[in-house]
Amino acid sequence: MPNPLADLGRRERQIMDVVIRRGRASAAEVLADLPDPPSYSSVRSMLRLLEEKGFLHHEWEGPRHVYLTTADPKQIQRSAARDLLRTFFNNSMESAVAAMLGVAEKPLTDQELKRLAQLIEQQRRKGVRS
Amino acid sequence: MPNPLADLGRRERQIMDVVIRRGRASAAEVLADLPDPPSYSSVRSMLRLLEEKGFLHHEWEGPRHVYLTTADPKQIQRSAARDLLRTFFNNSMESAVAAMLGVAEKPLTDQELKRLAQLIEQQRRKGVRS
DNA sequence: AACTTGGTGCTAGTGTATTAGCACACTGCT
DNA sequence: AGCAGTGTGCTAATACACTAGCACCAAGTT
Repeated sequence: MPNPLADLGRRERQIMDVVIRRGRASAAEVLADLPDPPSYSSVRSMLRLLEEKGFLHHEWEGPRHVYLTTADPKQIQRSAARDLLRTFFNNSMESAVAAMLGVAEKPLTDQELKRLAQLIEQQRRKGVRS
Repeated sequence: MPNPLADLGRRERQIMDVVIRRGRASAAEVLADLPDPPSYSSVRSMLRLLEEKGFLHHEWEGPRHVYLTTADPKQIQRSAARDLLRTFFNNSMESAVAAMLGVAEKPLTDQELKRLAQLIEQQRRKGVRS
């Protein structure tokens, strides 16, 4: 099951990224986050288009629309992770993790490092499965 | 510095992905890896377009062109990692790594787990910086 | 020599992603 | 009442990503 997000144009993808990042977003919020922003009107058209294509759906929030992804966020994350691993890191977990650690904005807290170590350990146990 | 790859259309991106994945690729190789493949001719046109835009350049390999990314692969990886982290995981290293571990094709080898643990440890030392 | 194979350079058509306009509804304010 | 602000629904125009054709060249084969 290839990532359906791969089938999108430039703006379409940018908009999906914003909605994914924010979880839920109105047209105005999407516009605010777009690089090289077009008109408000254009953004709304794209949102409607994406909804028509089945990538988004909307709810009423007070007087306005807010858009959400139709796909489950967890699934989207999984697909994105798989794609990254495959396309940019030749499925090498090590180099992918190394790269991510390399671009972390702030040095990680002890908390986070502990959690990461736990994740690794947890994986080890799963692997052993004696 | 936002990821310049974000400025690409659907096919453009698909093609860049193939070239990135393979490191170097001829038109025929790109075509072979494209989903919903267009004509050979189309692929060559896109490759030329991407070259004109400055994303790719080509060398002669025997009788044919092979295309490479102009940007440094390491840089591309860093950008991709940063984007993934930011767009899909709200900059949470933990959930990103967890997701990646979750989509690993095969359970990791002891070797790999060891390396990952080392990466974490290494990061810890860097952070302490007493 | 003629023909096939597999490449390049260049040019043109098409679709659709992307843009933006306009009419109308609702709310709050002076 | 009238007006400004902010939203929607719908429609139309444009740009450019995307597609594909054709002429030509070089190497290998029969």
